[in-house]
Amino acid sequence: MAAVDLNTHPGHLARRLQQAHSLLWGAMVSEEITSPQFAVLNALVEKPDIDQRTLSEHVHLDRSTIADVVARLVRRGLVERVRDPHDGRRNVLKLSDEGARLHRKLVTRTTRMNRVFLAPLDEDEQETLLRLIGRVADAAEELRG
Amino acid sequence: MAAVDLNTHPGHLARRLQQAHSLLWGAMVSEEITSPQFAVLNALVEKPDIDQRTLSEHVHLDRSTIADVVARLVRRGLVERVRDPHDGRRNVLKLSDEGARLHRKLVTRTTRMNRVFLAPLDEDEQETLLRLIGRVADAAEELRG
DNA sequence: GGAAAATGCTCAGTGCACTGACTAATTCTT
DNA sequence: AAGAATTAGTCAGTGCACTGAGCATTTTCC
Repeated sequence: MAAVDLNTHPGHLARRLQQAHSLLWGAMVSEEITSPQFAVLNALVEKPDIDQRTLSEHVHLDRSTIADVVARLVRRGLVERVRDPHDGRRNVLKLSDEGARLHRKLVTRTTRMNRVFLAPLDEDEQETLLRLIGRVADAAEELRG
Repeated sequence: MAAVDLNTHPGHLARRLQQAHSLLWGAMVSEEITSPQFAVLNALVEKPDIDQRTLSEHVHLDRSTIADVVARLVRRGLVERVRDPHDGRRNVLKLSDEGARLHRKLVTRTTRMNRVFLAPLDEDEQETLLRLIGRVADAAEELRG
């Protein structure tokens, strides 16, 4: 029957937004490292020596997904992963020197990129957009843990 | 050095939003069909007999991605794909009866789901959120056609 | 009519993201 | 102290999404 207007569907718009973002990321920030990988580096700057589970809560990623992302960062020498001697279940994570250096470099670039990405909106609208997305995401994540 | 607050990063928020959405989709709409697959069905209701490239513009998905999604829908008997006799490069796509039936069923469910998803916001805020995301996504997609 | 350009699709490769099933280690209970 | 429950991580499987390379088929331009 009647088709629906996908532009009134937040899921569809969210996908488009994320996609557009990751394209711009590749162009303006880095082709070597992705936005989720940066999120992990950033979390480790804020909280060194955490395990994967804590990390996954922090960046809102699944524990399997975290394992993948961390594995890639380890492979590139940006993160070190060691078994916790006090609790043999945990992997303790920390940035390598190179990881810390890269993070520093990318912080300024991401700031610049965010400015470009949000340029079509004025200051108030930018603030509103971030706040509203945050509220919806928080509430939806609340629904299932 | 100083870590950044990821909640001021639209890309990170967009990913969270999309993720939260797809979780709710699985719970409230369907575990069999995904939101991108629904987008394709919906596009074919609106414009039957289009080729994959037109479809990809319509739902804002890459040509390779479209090929994957369509292949899954074909495998499930929801979409028919035939080589265009007038232009041997094109695949002409159309919904099967079952695809059309499923689309009808899902339209009502997606409407309900969107209501729940956006429930933390009032009417004005919902409208604002969709409008602002649309503007940012449009502009970013504009940058790289 | 034939070479060159453009178009539509496919395929391989990489990365994100989930679920569900499994293993291993720790903690809790009795 | 032994068995049960919880917790952390891994692994296989599926799906979305891109890039870049390649193939076949038009279309365009001489």
